[in-house]
Amino acid sequence: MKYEINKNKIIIDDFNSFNTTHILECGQVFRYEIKENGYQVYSGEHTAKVVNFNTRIEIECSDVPYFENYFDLQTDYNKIKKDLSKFEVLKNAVEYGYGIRILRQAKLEIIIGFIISANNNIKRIQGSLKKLCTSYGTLKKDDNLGEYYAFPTLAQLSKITESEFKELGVGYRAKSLVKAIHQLKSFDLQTIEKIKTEEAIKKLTELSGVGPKVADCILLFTYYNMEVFPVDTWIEKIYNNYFVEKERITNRVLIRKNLTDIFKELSGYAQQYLFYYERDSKVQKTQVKK
DNA sequence: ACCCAGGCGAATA
DNA sequence: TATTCGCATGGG
Repeated sequence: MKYEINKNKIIIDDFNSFNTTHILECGQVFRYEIKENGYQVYSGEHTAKVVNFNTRIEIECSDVPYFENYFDLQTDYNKIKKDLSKFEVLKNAVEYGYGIRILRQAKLEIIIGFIISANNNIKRIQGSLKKLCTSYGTLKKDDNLGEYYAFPTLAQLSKITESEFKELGVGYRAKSLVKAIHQLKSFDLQTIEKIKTEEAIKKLTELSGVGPKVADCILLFTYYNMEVFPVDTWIEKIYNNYFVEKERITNRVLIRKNLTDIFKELSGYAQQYLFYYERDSKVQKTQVKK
């Protein structure tokens, strides 16, 4: 995608392949806040403010290269959307979330975030993670954006007890978190990106609280692996609404196999457009009622 | 009061 | 090996 850099700002004028709401609210990222005329997003020890103007989008940040990578600005999403639209079943979803981009996020916070995500809802996950950062992360100062909290380092996470995790509202997942953090101290996160997808899933599911679905999310959202298809309650509904003609399927292993057989190396992208389409239209409906 | 939320791990058959 | 069950917590 075409974009310009001006000091501490990344400037984008292609509204068709960068929509901040689509990107941040499609379920891939938990650490962001809605601000006046934009969003502020946090990743690891970094932050950026994304502001919408009539003719352009400005990403204001101290570390420009970090957010060029984070927002996946080198990838051509028009090509991806064109390829995906060849699947009739995806047309509406791609049109609806036309400005989605898959973020290249920080490893540790994706692992922790998606362990918390199990049988949970996005609002509560976001609240728990925010509390985690303000309670245990380092206070940072950005010259232009002010003060904020970094995601805790592994060393900082290691000091958190099970009952302290429960105070963050993570419920029964506290035990898994403590164990997984201990495991991560001797876990090689680098080699994951060099091995085959099935091997990577096998390795990641050794972590406490990481099953097949969370492993898929980790591979998709921090390793940019598009061969995976995380199947949660939303995708299960979508599959039974749009992909089968007769009987419902509830076996998520089978659903995942069938979907990856269809979408192959585009699976991760397809999953995000579908998830956002289905969930956001539901969320919109329930918010209108208020 | 019930059901659901980006499921997982342990118990059971 | 395949299915079932319990689990913390808050919102609709």
